[in-house]
Amino acid sequence: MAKARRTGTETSETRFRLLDITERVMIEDGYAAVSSRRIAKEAEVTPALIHYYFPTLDDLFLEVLRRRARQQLERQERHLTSPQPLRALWAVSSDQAGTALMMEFMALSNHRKSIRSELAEFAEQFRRNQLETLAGHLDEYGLDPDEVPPEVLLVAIAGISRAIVMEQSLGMETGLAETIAFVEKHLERIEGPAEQAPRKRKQSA
Amino acid sequence: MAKARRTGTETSETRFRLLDITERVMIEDGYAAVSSRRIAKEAEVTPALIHYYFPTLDDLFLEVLRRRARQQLERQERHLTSPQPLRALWAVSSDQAGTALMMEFMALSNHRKSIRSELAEFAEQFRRNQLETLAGHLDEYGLDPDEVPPEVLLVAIAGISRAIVMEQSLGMETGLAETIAFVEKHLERIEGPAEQAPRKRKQSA
DNA sequence: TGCGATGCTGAACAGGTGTTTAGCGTAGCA
DNA sequence: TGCTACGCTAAACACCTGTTCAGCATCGCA
Repeated sequence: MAKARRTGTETSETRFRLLDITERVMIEDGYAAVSSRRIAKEAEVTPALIHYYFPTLDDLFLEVLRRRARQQLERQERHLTSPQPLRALWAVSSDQAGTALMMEFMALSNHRKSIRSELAEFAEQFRRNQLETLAGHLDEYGLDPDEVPPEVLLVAIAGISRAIVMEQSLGMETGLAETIAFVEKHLERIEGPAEQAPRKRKQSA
Repeated sequence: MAKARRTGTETSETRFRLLDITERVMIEDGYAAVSSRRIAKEAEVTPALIHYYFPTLDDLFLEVLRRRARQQLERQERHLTSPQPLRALWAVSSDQAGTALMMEFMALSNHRKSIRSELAEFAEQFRRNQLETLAGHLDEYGLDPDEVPPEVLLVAIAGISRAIVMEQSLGMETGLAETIAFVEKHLERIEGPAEQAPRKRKQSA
């Protein structure tokens, strides 16, 4: 009888705070900066409490990933049903913090199997969601799927936006403005002019 | 008079081995797995020797980065003067191990300032090199720089190839084959059919 | 009023970390 | 033959790591 160690409630406010803090630390200082002691200190609790809610650090990382993925999936769902789904997609994948977090999980998944499989699954789900929506708009967009398959458009948007965000965060310049202008021009060609001013991101300070 | 601590010769064979091992560990287990003890163990020497050649771990990381960047710059230089520079560029940026290492340095640069600036500088140098070559081929390629500026082509190739490599390493599938086919088709349109069979990568086993 | 569930901590175990210092052995030049 | 330069190590300092476990408060329900 392996009587399992006691574990905190899923609805606990503290648990939520710990997830928030972990996310922030990952974005600011990278996944390697996440330790029971560091998170405990920032939350002003003891390291033991971290393990009360998340038996191992892997559980903590996984929960951060799952929560974020659920949020982003919902957000994407909303955007995909907007009148300009491609623009919405472009805006979402150009999100600085989101990309930084994604990159950390990518790096983490390099040597944590549990995270790799979870990350891969979510990523596939995102992509398939996008594909479904985009397929329904092909006629309206006047896109010939033999010339530019919708899958290609999605991989390109994901890759190019990630490249821009990463290079910007490095402080690079060459080619970024031109690429953004290029994408904007083609978004305009496909979906027409932007229908609403792009919203400011929360906490961009 | 800060009489500097004694340091190993730059030409030492052991030093070279240490750099090789560090590179491999970074690719296999991520940068967080690099420690004086781990590298020492793999090289069958003592941790003190790591610090004999590289006073701090930052020095070790920086030297790995510099050596790799120099190699890649030379390699790129050779490829850029080949008859099909775009194809060569595509092949180089699709290199699995190279991309993995690059991603590790990206993540590292998140919280090591010295590495960030070095990485940014090298990346800019790569990009400018490419741009110079590409600009000379525009006429020959029949590319209208007002429609597809060469900078955009470079950012796109970098971003898309990185996306493909990363998604493949995650085990994703949706859209990858289509995107590769798409790129191949357009490379053919621009540079004509591949002039030589793509070479197998060394040590892909 | 009692009792069980929940939130949380103090203290410890068994490691791992970066880094320094003194010093040993040897190979090559004077 | 002496001496310097180089490759390398043993041992230690001070600290950070994941994780466990017994146990203290407190709060809501019976």
